[in-house]
Amino acid sequence: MSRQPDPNRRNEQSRQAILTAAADLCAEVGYAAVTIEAIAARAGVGKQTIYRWWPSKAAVLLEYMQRIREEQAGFPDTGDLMADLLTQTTAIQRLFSSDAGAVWRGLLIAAQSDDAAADGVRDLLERAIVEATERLAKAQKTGELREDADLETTVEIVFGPLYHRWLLRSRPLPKAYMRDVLKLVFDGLKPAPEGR
Amino acid sequence: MSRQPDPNRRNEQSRQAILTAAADLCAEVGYAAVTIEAIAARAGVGKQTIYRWWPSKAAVLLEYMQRIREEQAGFPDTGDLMADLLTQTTAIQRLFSSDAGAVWRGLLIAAQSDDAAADGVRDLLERAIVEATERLAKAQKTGELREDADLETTVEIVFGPLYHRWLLRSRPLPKAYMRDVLKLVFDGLKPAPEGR
Amino acid sequence: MSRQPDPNRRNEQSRQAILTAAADLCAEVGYAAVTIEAIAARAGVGKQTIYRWWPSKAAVLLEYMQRIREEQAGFPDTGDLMADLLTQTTAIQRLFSSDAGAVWRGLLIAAQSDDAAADGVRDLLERAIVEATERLAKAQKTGELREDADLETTVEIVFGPLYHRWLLRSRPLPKAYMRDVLKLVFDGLKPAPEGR
Amino acid sequence: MSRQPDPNRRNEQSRQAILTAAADLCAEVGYAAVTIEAIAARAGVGKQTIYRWWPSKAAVLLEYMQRIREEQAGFPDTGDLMADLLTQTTAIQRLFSSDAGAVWRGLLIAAQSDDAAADGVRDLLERAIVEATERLAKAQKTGELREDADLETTVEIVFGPLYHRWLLRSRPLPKAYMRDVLKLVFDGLKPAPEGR
DNA sequence: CGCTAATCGAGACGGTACGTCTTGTCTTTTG
DNA sequence: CAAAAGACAAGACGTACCGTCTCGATTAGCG
Repeated sequence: MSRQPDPNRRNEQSRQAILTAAADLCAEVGYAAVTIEAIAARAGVGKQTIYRWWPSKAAVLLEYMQRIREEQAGFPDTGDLMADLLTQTTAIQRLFSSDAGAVWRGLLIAAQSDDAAADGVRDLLERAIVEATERLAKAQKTGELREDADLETTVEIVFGPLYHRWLLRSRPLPKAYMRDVLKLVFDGLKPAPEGR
Repeated sequence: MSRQPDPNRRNEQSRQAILTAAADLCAEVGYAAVTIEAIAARAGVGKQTIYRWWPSKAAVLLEYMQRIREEQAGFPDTGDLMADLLTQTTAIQRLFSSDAGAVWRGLLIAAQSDDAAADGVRDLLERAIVEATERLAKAQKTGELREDADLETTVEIVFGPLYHRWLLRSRPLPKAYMRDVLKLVFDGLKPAPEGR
Repeated sequence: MSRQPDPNRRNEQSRQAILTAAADLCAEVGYAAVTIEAIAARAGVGKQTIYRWWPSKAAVLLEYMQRIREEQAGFPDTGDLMADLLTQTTAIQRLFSSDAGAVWRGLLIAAQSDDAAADGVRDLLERAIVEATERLAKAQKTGELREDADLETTVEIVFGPLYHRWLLRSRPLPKAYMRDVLKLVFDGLKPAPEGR
Repeated sequence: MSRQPDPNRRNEQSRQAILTAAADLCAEVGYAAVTIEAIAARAGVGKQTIYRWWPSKAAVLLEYMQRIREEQAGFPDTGDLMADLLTQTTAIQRLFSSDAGAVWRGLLIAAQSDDAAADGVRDLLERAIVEATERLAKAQKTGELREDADLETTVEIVFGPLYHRWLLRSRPLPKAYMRDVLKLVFDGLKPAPEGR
């Protein structure tokens, strides 16, 4: 049967060219304006070569994003939770403002209407969340994080504000934004008891 | 001159039919699948009647969303900050799962690539943020909120987790979600000092 | 219902531009190399405007050819059969070497695989054959043509050699070709009885 | 050097399978719908094996047609010209309605736009014409054909009507068609002089 | 009688055109 | 004169083949 192509015969150069072209275009013109034809043209590739290996432009960008993820180390662990959270959120903030940020933004859009894309996005998010929860679990043991904190909720308390600013563009996203968020979130919004 | 049409002669019935049709479609098939032609067909209206008064489908939905906003009261103020925050986030959570939620989701997508839509979205968000900051400012005066908390950051600490769950679909969004978030965020993530 | 478009709203300029572009392309690059996209591009027209009104490129060229036919007078009738046949075949020979000849050649090709085109071609041919048979019938009455000659066979004896040369390109097609054919065909291939 | 392949190493089975597959397809779906990919698939052969030995699908079919020709005897010669012409045209008529007829029809189409195919077609036609002219030349000597008849024109007077009916499908092609044509063409279209 | 070079089946590749779909504009007709 | 209806130019969609180009895996003939 020949309905699904043979991955062994796949041209690795074309694959790379397609992933790069797709990401570049995404950064230049925005996800909505990226077309398969434009990707093919820029990658110097036939349209069919894209359709042969990916079902949609979201799938191409998803693979690009997965590669980015793989290149990254996991969650930092120096023993200092606050410092590690800051390191990690800073890295994400840097990613948001790179080409990969445009790609990720596009994928989050695609995930709203494309179930396959949603699965891929969820998978990527999940890994990041799991890594974070593991780091937080360790912090609970070392007494850096309150024991009754639900870890997944905690993750969202940390990353939620970041995504809110970046995705909803409610305000500019300054360098030190997450430092302030983390400080506030760890100390709590309640005023200090008294003699503080 | 016929470049800009005369708003006085505008057919109010058509306007309503278009706004309703657009929102309904958005809820039924999702923002990406909504087309101007489908809106026109469902509203029993010519395409040109839409293009005459709105520049894009995002603009139509934006107007729908603005009307929804206008119908809503402002931020609740009972004197109990936690309770008011819970009331407000619960209302938003209810809105998210209504038709208007589908519309709002679509607008957030549109805002990623359409500058005009982004402005409208920002404007709507801004109003909500301002209302919230005002309530928070009052809470600082009454001692319910620590004085050194940056209010805009605080707003995002409260709403960020909610948007993260809803928009990124990282997990299901349970009824009591915001109760847990608020508790954790107010108490702070740090373990209680000692004899607590 | 809107499946079949309203001919009243049709843009006559586009129609003309399409017919002309198609015929020109046919003459320039040959029927096989004519594409709907090229016709649309040259006519300054969207592809859909062609597909809306014609099912195939053959149908476009068929309409072109029908217009050519309508512009032409019928079969000549001076009272001299041989002269009239020569006039008519000469006119056809001239048409063969014009742009319309390239179109007609293309239609004869299309008719080999496209039933609709075949019907159209048959219809055009039929009219020419009927005109010719009528002229021949009159000639039988005036004693210029043998009475026992089957008229349709006679038509093909006259036009068959011409199409053979032109379509099969067996040899060059000289100006005086049909004069020789007609002479031979009228006198008969048998040697003259004797003292002639 | 490997630019032109070595015919000695050629797989004769594949050659046969390709020729047969091409002809069968031509008969089944018509020349226009025959694709190299379909020929290869039906022949159980790689595309490259076709492209290695033939420049186009027309070339494949041309070879098929040449083989058919070679299997046929030459022009019949019983001493009775009319009978021989009828024998020969009947054989051709039979060929037209066989698979080879579909192939030949396809080649005549290909010849309209492909110069190489046109050469091959011309060559095949030429042989048939030469055979016919030789038979006619002999008939002139034996007094069965008028001496002043141009032989090539005569050939076309005989075969032109047949091709007209078959290729242009102006009418059905009955068994006895050529008998009528030959009778009329030999007697001449002019009425018999007088007391006949 | 094993080596080696070419042919083979298979199918991925860069392309072109297909016929369809949707977009936003323009045009015609109706109220 | 606005609105409905919908034709229009434009261009992306996903598919089918084109003719070229690798791949291993047989052959076939030379050494």
